[in-house]
Amino acid sequence: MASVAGIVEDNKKIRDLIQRYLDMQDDLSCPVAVDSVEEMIDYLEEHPAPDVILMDIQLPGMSGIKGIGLIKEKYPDIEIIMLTVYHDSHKIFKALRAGASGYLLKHTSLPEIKESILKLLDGGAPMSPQIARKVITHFQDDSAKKNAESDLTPREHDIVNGLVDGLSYKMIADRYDISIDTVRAHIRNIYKKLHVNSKAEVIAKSLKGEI
Amino acid sequence: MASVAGIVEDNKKIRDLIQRYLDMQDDLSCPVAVDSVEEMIDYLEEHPAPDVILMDIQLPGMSGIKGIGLIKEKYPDIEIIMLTVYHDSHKIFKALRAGASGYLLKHTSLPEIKESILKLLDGGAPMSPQIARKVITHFQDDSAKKNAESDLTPREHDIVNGLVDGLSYKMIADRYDISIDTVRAHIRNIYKKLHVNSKAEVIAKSLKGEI
DNA sequence: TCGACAATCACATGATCATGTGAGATCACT
DNA sequence: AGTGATCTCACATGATCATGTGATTGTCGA
Repeated sequence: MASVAGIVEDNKKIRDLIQRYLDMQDDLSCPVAVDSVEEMIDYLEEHPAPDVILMDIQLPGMSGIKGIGLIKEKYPDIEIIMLTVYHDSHKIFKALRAGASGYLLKHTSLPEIKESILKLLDGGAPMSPQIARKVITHFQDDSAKKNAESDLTPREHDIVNGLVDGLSYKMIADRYDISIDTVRAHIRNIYKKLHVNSKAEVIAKSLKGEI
Repeated sequence: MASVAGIVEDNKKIRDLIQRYLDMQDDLSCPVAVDSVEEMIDYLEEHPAPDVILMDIQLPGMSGIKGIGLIKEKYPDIEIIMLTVYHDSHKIFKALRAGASGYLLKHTSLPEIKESILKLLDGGAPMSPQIARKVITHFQDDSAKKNAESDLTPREHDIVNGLVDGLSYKMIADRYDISIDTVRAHIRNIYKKLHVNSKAEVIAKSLKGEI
């Protein structure tokens, strides 16, 4: 069954180009291409919802980012791909947080746009490589702050993993085929190294990436 | 000028296949393909550094994630692409935080791997669509977690927060000025709702964003 | 007004944990 | 040969937790 796409883009040339291209595909149709979020919302109230909407950020009237929120709120099943010239981190993250499932730069070729739509509907998340790079860098900055190294031995790491999995001493002992007293001994040492004194704190530290 | 790639992968078949494919490209060479991080580090000490290294996570000896850290520390200019079967969020984010610049699943085709290397060296960041999806979802969860539905009542959330802070029942009772038996009662209900039966599991769920 | 649910508290018991003390085995490095 | 780190195991005790079985109060909506 052909999937249905919609477009919100204020540049008529680009809008028409994409719409015509998508609409001529066997596995896609594109019955709606408008130049503002407001028009798209009007359209959605009177027509069946498309599977995916390509959306610009810079638009007359409501911004595309605000539009994501509105549309996702009323029609959570519609997937939204941002298609824009902006590649600054601020706008990218705002769009993703608002609910966009993909983020393509405007120089993306028509066949790539088509591929992106299909990938998205197949459970993927299309991103231009430059965008992906920024997203990843963001991750790395996030955690490079707290680089608390902890010197746990391999065996101690095993034990920590057991704790994180919610296992009791006995279950950990069984998993690694050692005595429960050995588990106790390891945990004692782990507590000393991490300066904690409960399973809970170890699990918390581990899941916060501090181990 | 042809770019230089290296491979760390313990499955000889896969390793050889990728190496031969990359090495036969005009714009790439792949002079080194080893089956452990340790060997790659030895290699790096005696040869010019490659531009990019493809790395598995599950390896004999040191894990690929630890390997990322070591290699990026000594050779920060080497780009690293994870190439693995793991698609659970935990491993993905750990790898990205450790310094990986791309993350591909192992079913990626040889031409796609090549494309990914070239894109990476061109400033992009290759990710399998499924991976990109998880990364994006992570963003969305981050900001909209207040609304994340969990049948827990406000008071029960308080108790969970206490647990996450590593408090004992008594300390939680003091913090909220209620009886320890009330804390017990709440925790009983929380366990029922979350289908768990230990503090550890509640903390894990909470920190994983599942509450 | 009646039921559903949230929040509070109590008593009880067996399981699990935290901690102390001690010790043998292996391996690496000096 | 000796030192140190790691991993292993044992015994013991008081603290904390998990779970069962109650009960009272207040709020909210049917």
